Amino acid sequence: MAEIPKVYDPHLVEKKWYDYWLQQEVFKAKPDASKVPFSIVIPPPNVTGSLHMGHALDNTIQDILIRYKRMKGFETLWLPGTDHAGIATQHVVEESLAEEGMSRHDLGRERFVELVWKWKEKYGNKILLQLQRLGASCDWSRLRFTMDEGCSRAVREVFVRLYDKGLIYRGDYIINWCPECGTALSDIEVEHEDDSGQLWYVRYPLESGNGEIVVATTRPETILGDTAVAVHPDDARYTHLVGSYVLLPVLGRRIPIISDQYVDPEFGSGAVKVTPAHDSNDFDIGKRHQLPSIIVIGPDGKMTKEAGPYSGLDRFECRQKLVEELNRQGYLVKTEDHSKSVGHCYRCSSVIEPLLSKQWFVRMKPLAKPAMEAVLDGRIRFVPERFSKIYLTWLENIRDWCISRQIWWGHRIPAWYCQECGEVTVAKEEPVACTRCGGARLQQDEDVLDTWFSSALWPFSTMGWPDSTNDLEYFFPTSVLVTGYDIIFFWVARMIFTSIEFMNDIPFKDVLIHGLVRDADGRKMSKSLGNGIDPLEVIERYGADTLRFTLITGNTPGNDMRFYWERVEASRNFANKLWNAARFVQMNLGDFQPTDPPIALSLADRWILSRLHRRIQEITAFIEEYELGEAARALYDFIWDEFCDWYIELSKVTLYGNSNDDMIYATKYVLWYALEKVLRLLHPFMPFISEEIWQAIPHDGNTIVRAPWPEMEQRYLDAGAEDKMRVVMDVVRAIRNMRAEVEVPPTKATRVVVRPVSDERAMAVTESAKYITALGRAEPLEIGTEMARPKTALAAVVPSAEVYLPLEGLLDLEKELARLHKSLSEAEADLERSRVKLANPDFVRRAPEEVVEKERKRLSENQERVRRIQDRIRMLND
RNA sequence: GGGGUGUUAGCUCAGCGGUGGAGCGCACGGUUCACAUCCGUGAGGUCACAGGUUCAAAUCCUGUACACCCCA
Repeated sequence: MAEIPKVYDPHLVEKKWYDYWLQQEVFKAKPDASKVPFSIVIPPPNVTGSLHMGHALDNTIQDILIRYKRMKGFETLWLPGTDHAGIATQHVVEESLAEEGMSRHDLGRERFVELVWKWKEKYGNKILLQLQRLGASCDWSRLRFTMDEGCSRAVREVFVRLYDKGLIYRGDYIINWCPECGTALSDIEVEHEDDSGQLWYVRYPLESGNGEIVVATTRPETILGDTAVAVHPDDARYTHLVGSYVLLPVLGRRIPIISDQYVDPEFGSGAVKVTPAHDSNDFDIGKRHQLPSIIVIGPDGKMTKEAGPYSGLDRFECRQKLVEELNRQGYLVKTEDHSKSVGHCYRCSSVIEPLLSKQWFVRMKPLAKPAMEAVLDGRIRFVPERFSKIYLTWLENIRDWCISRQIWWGHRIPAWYCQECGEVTVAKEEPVACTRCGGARLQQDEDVLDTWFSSALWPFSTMGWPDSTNDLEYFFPTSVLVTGYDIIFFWVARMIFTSIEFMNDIPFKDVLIHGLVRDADGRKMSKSLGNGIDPLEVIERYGADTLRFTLITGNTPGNDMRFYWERVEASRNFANKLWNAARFVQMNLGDFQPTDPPIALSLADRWILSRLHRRIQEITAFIEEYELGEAARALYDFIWDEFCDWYIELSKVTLYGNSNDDMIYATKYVLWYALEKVLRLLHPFMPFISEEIWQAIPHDGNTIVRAPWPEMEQRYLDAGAEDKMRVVMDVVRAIRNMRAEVEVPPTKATRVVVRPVSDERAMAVTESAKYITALGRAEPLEIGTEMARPKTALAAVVPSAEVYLPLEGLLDLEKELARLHKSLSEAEADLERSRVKLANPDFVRRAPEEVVEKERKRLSENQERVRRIQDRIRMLND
């Protein structure tokens, strides 16, 4: 037999098995009417990105679910792909251009887009290869990209249909403008942050010359674009002024004082300036009062011609200059510190400029309603449930979605403007002539669509929609969507409404939400902080299985988790533990083949089989509930505590003792049986090591990937064996405890006396004597209900027996009495608790029968325990 | 301002109605052929606080404090 290394080395096995799986095409999905489909579409990572911890977590969860269901016999599809990530990708390519001193404008649109495509071809599969390193069992033959032909066709189809239905429109609105990125952003692409700023009180003189009105503003530079001053209709301080005019400081423009419900009389001076072109609330006020809009800040963040003397200045510079000027001319009343929520670009963190501009929007209200109903009536379920509330609240307050972006990389808006008559033609294919005047001079809209517009179609565009395909027929709707809570609004909600609108069905049944992976200090991992941990580094150093296990354990759905190298080591140790357990099994199996079931099973055999089958049930239930962390913990406990620490040790008694062939066969069989089952249970979590070991022991089939998921079998459950083993374990632990107490070396055999509490227990202990002897190094081991209690001995009282460890030297009487008193008071406390409970008639009357019964049993056990400890103390005191 | 989450052993977190758990850390003892990436033993918690519901509350409800997150 080849030498098996003592330390598991993932490097030697991971690539080997991944290649094997690809070659065997075990991840490939084939619609099969005789099977139940189970499908997941991957949240497409940015095509130019690389795998970060969030991806690692997200995809590990998906892979566990997919591998589990595959073993369960479902026809599984995990559909992979990437996202073109408009702004992000364009940024990356622009940066590389900048290194050569060029901008995209030097290349022109066409050549720039070509360049991005080349970039995508060159670097775009990096993240896919990284997913493979993680072990992701995606069906790579179905790989998609949001800008590929099919997805692009779906995008145009959706755009045109929504437009024809009046659900997409083009209009002048205040949008979020990032001067740095030079594009509009949707509301959710803006991150609000409390910035400390100031509140300036500025005097606006009345046109009449009789007085003034003071307005408070946080953005004095927008004074230049003011077209009114507004007060609350019920504000007695100002009612007499409504309808009169003021002169704008510095510029001297004449603007009206109006009244509007929106104004908060409590804030500032109770009078606000109205700048319809640069504030969304002001825009609404402007609409209500037919005010003109004056754009004073341009798309480049600089002041426009309208800003008069400030034209050309940067917006922040202008603020400073204007405040100085206001102060100089005596318009500035006072300044207060004031912190205010300021929007920042989610990409580049620049301060967002609310800007009036012409953009494309999706009308959300009619789409949101059915999307909410799908969650309200339970067709779509969020896990954990609390996220459905977040989702619903957002949709309730939804505003129209700005979908146009002033960048070049993305799906170009399928709208053409007639150069003759100005008519807009929206069409799937480029029109040859204007639909109204027949003119041939058509110009396509320069803008592209928000990246999330195409991601919103992902669950069906990737399966071939708008064609009706076998995949759509079979795999749609998908079974579950796995994603972080940070993109519920960006992505999840949008997939739901597009799917309902175009597929007339939900896109997925369950939405499994996970949290963020943070650094050891609980901070978000980010490029700018430089605190990110590269999952590939973890895979290099410890293996993919270890990374996966680390990300899954100690984590509960929807909650954030911190990443610790110590936890990685713990997972690595676990893999190594399993590896060595497998080594033990293999070394002892020799050329064993599990041809026939064993004739007679030992107590240890029956015990581990019973435990295993209980664990199968437990683990399966946890996975079904998406409690993957709990499932992993149950596996860990079973493998480490029950299988390794107890069963393997017990098996040595049979294997290395003088046992007959049937007993040895049975033990080998059970070692193999339990290990083989456990590998299958572990496979979704740790696919590589489970395959590596599985292939090395007797097994059915050519890969564990397609091995059936273990089923709990009632006939293996054996409460009697578990009960008897509990006695063995109690006695062994008592012996070990006492040995440690007096520092008897673990190697040294020592005499032990066991006095079971009943003849029945005595039989059980006698049956198991060889186990107790071996695990407790108890030699000689004397067992009997009427055994003389040795005087110079340590004593322990466990529920079913008294255990004595006679000492050769003198007993430290004081120490021993102290020890006994301690265990006595513990036992007495337990006894008291039971007594109080049972003395309560309400408890006996109202608690379930089995709970009361359990308490009675506990009471009598503890009574016995207390009595025996007291006896022992009396004996030592004599 | 609205919504949410968290507060459990020194640290990080599970548990979420029936006698408080894990990993790491700590202390003590260990070269018996699966594993020192290990084995054995142990110390260490009025489960944030105050009320309530219940026979029974870390666990359910209400409030308070502190921390964090999302939205406006």
